[in-house]
Amino acid sequence: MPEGHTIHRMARRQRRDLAGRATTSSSPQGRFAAGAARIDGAVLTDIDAIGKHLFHRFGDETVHVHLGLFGRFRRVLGDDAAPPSENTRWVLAVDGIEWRLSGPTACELMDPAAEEALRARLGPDPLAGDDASPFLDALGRTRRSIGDVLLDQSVIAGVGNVYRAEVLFLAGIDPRRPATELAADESRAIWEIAGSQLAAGERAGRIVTVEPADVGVGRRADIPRGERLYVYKRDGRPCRRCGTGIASAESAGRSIWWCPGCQA
DNA sequence: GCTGCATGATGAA
DNA sequence: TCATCCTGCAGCA
Repeated sequence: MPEGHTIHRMARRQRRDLAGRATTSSSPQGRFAAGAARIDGAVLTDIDAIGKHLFHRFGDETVHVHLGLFGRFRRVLGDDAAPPSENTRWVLAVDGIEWRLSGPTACELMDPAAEEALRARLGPDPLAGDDASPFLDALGRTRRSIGDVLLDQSVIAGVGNVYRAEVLFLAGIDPRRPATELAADESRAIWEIAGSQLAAGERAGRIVTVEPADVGVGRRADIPRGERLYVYKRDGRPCRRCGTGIASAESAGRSIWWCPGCQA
């Protein structure tokens, strides 16, 4: 689930439910028990999203959450809902609404110095309206391929394995190309496309990169499930645009897919 | 019931 | 580059 679009969407929805209200916190699993006790009853002042990181503010206290590969925040309504599972790390609630967190890589109280250090190692986040220059500069300074670099959160924050593949398809760029060899307009296009795709994902609550016409429908809403992406996990299948078989390889320790026809 | 896999990141080697 | 952490679920027997 969680690339940057999910995180920003989560921040927005939680803000709507919880911001400005006195909240209760608990940790059914126990691993966040001490932290939850510190903020139990506190007013949630705000929530910030940066890349794939969430910062819940309770006055002077901040909870840092990173979902990792399979963390989830679930919204549960009603007082008669089933109790949270034993794996629930954190329950953040107001009357009638619970947000239940399970499986995160990080859920911890974080002091300002630690947060500053964390932010310092994140690249610009296109969803946060950040300036592109640090990203563009970083591309010129690395020996790595553009596919590798797009997963590096210190270069661009918020892009994950689905978006890196889909963005490079939409930009028509082979993921194996060295980042330094990209033309200025290609680098700029990657930034712009990443930003618009992440924003669309945040609005829709899911990743849909294909144009309706490429799967033979008229409206975005009619794109069938399973046909929402161009290349991600489609190795061997024909490109939706040119029919060439989708290729795959390892890049930065993860799989990546691309169309050898469209991304020559 | 078991296995394997997943839109992530880190620390050791 | 590898091992490790975190959980849920699809696909199998």
